[in-house]
Amino acid sequence: MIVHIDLESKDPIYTQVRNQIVEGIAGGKLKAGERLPSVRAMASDLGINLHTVNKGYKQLEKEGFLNIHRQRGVVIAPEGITKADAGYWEELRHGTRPIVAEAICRGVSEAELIEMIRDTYRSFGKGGETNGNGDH
Amino acid sequence: MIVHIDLESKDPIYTQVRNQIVEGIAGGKLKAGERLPSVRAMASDLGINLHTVNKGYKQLEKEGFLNIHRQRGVVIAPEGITKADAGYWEELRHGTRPIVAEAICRGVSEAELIEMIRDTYRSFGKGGETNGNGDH
DNA sequence: TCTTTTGTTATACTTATAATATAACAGTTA
DNA sequence: TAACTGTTATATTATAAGTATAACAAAAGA
Repeated sequence: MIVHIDLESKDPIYTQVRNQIVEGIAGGKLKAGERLPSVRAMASDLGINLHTVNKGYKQLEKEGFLNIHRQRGVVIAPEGITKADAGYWEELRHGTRPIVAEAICRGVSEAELIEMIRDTYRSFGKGGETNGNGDH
Repeated sequence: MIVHIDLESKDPIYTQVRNQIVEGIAGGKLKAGERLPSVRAMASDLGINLHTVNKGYKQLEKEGFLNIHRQRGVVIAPEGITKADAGYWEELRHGTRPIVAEAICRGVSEAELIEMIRDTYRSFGKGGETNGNGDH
C-alpha cells in the first residue's frame, strides 16, 4: 500500500490521499497506465469511508492525474499528465507567495529556501519522465 | 489600506488578511513596531465582521508576527519575528512537498521551479532586513 | 471625571465542508 | 449467474467559516 493516513493531521483525509498519489506519480512509484485500488479496497485498507477515497480520486481526475472508466477502474492517466499551462502557473505562484513571504520574515535566505526546494525536487528522483508520452 | 479581500477566493477571508499582512512585512511595507488598524476599523474598511479580522490577528499573534496589547492596539512584533526553528522548517517542507510533486508531474523542470521561487522571493525586495533588531 | 477606544468574551445563528453510513443502480468481468 | 466496478441518492454528525449583537474592562484623551 502506498497511501498512509494521519488522522491527527490538519489536512483533510481526501487531501492526504490526493497528495500522496501525486507524490507517488512524481516519484515514479506510480506509473502511467497503472491501476489504483478500487474505492472500496482503498477505503477498507485505510479504515475510512469509500466516499472519502472517491472524493480524492474525483479531484485527481478533475486535475488530469487519473482516468476513471466506469467499470474498468481507476488508472493513472495513460497519455500523461496535463502539462503546466498559464492557469497552473498562476495557481502555483499564488500558492507559493505566502510561503515565501513567511520564509523571508523568518530570516530564511534566498539560498536556503532554494536549497530546500531543490532537495525536495530531487527527493522525487527522476520520476518526472516516467509518463511515457512522446508528446508531439 | 494594505489589505484587499477577494470574496470569490477559495482562501478563507481571515487567511487572506493573515497572508497579506505577512506579505506586507516581508515586502517592508509594514515595519516592526508599526501599528495596524483596530479590528473594528479594519473590519469596517473591508466590509466584514470584526471577528473575522480578529481571527486573522490572533493567528498572526500566535505565529509571532504581532504583539497585541489589550488596550494599546495591534503592533508588528517590535523585537522582530521569531526566526526559523526546526518546527518551522518541518512545516515548510511539509507544505511545499505536494506543490513540488505536482510541478514535477506537470513537466516543470527544476530550473523553472527555482526561477519562479527566486522571482517571488525577490519580488518582496529587500524587505527582509526591515525588522530593526540588533539581535546578536 | 467622562467619554471614547481598545481587545476580549459570550451567545446565537447560518452556511459550507468533511466524514461517515447505508442502500441501490448499471454496466463489466470472471 | 455472481462478484466487482464507479456512481448516485439520502441521511446524519461534527467542525470550520462568517456574521450579528451585546457587554466587559482597562487605557487614553479631552
